[in-house]
Amino acid sequence: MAGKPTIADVARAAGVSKGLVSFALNDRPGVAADTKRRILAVADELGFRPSLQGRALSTRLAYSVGLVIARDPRLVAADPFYPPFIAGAEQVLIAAGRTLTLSMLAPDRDEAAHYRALADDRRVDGVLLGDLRPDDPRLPLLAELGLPAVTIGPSGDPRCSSVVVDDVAGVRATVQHLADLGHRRVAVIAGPRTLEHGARRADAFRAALHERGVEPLIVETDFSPAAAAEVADRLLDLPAEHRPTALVCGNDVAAVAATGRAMRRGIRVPLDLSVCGFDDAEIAQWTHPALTTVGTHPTRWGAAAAQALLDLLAGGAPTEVRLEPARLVVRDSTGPAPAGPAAPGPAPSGPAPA
Amino acid sequence: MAGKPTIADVARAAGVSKGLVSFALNDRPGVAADTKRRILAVADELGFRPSLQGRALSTRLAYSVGLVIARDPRLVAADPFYPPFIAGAEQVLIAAGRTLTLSMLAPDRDEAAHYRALADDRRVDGVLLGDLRPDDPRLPLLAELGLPAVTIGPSGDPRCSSVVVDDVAGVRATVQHLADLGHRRVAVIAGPRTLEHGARRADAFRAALHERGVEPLIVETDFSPAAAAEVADRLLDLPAEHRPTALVCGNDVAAVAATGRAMRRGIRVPLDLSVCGFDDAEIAQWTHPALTTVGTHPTRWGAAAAQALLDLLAGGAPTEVRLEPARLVVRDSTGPAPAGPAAPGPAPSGPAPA
DNA sequence: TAGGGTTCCTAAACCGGTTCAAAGACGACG
DNA sequence: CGTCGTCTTTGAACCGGTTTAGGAACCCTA
Repeated sequence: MAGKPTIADVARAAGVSKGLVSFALNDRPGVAADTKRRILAVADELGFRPSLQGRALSTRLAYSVGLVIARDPRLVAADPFYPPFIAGAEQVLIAAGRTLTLSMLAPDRDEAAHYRALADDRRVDGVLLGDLRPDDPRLPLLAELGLPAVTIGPSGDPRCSSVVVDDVAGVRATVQHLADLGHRRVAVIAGPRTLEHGARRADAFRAALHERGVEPLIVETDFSPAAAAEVADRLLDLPAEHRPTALVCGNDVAAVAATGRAMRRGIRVPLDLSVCGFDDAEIAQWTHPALTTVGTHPTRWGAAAAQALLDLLAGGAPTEVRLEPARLVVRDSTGPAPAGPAAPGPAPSGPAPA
Repeated sequence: MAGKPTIADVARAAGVSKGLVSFALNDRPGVAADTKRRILAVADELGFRPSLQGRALSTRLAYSVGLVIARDPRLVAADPFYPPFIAGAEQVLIAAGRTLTLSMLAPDRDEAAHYRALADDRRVDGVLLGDLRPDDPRLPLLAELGLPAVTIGPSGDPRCSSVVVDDVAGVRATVQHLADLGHRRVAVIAGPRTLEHGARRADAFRAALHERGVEPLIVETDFSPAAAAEVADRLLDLPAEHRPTALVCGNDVAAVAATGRAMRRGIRVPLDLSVCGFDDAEIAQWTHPALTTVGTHPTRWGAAAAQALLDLLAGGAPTEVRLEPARLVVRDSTGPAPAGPAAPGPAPSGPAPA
């Protein structure tokens, strides 16, 4: 017995057949109690660990789950969401003896072929689906391939579980916060509508702003800081009476970029312009001014998604797991709306400029 | 033949034995040319794809490689290095029919056990090793486990390949840049010496500063923005004649944090204080002021590391792959050293303050 | 035409588990 | 005492590849 002990070694040492050892190890009925005890003792003594590969071949299981991030790597790099998400998912998966198989798929690569290969090769038993799109074509594909899936965000598909955070709550809180500060021209530099959460948040902003009687000015971008900077420039070029007094960005890095453009023109944040981010990334608390943003818990999100997938793999029915709603974190990048040049209503209190 | 065709199906259809089909598909000698052609044709027609699991069982190969990130998830979240690194590695691996198995290991988790499990379960054929430490205990462990490894950064171990970027060049360029701007008190907010690149860069800074006659003031931190902020505060509390005129930070997020603390006290960057980052993360070009930093190419780094591992797996000898040296990217966060209160030498040119 | 070497191919073992049909042991019951 | 049912266990097939020992057919040479 040079290498690691196999199930046959255990069987021989315990004086029983391979099959019985397998039954005993897998807690299946029909094994006499003290036989089972003996087998387990022998297995333990020999330091037996079943071979994943042998088991995989007969069970047709991979004991691994996939995470497919379908986005340009450069955008992923600027997005602090995934690392903690992955950390959370990992923690749960490792405890369950599973590993995480990661795929970062540039958008120009053939998605369908990739999923198909993943399924055909039985590399994963299920997948965590990020960057969900409206009517995502991956959902029917995965169903066809027989791969259980958990979506990050609401899918509307009864075949897969999803883990959702009510970020509408965060959106409404943001709008309320800005409205309370007197802002009446608020621009939203939103993510692309081709992303489910991009569209959902944009709609939520539109509704919340409208509800407060603020004219919604929503610009769709690709979530990149470059796009945010460019849009910010364009908005700040507007004549003073049309220029927004607050900018709400789709993520924190975009907010940093927008703030940067404003400061470059001498526009002070938050004195002349308020800026909000989204995600509550680590960086948000360290910029100057520290960023007002909407926070979720990517780590918990990852853990919940992994758990939901494990439940699904164990034969559970698809569910929708709701995490705690996104929370507005007020920091220093938002302040009272500046008195506009022709702004109606009372002038700001305090001494007038000399 | 309900499911996918197996090698036995191909053998039957081609009228030969399983073994011969295996030989033909794997380009092994001893198969008559036209028999081989026929077998391949039949396999193609049937849409045969060998089962990974069957193959894995007999070859004892996983056709997957591991990436183990040994760091607190929160620190990984703030570090924009890994996502593009992973993207680069993935691209190469997928082309070679391998997948990436990711492990994010919180530092409190039992590392050795994790690697051992990875090896025992044959989940991976080799690993990419990040966050290298001096005399890293993982190197002998992996050697014992028989897992080929490629280190990110120099390992000094002849058993594994490594992919290195000469960031000393970037360090020297940074010091020269600051020295040219007249800085004589430069503080380095370095990463921990428990990380190989932390120690290496700190040493390089010490040497380069010393060489230029600048007193090296090197503070070791854990790379986190929080630590950078705290150290920055402490340094800026120093009496003016000891206060550094330039801060060099271990990464870009730390630099943003340090800049934030300075600005909070009304210290203008770069007028009163110059700040440098490291990594050239996406965010560096969008902050205000845009960050002077040292850039590498994480994507290429990832691709090179993956390729080096594939070479190792194919039986090649361990090598050290050198990528292009880190490059200083000068932006707006560095400027001429302010004239000190008791600074010797000529006063700055230009009109004196009114 | 026997002997020796190639070339091409087959059959079976092997990797390490799981699963299932069937057989053996045993006690209870009529 | 024979029969039936339950509990426990065995042996073999199976998952889908790779690998190896050996056999058949062929050519070349003496």
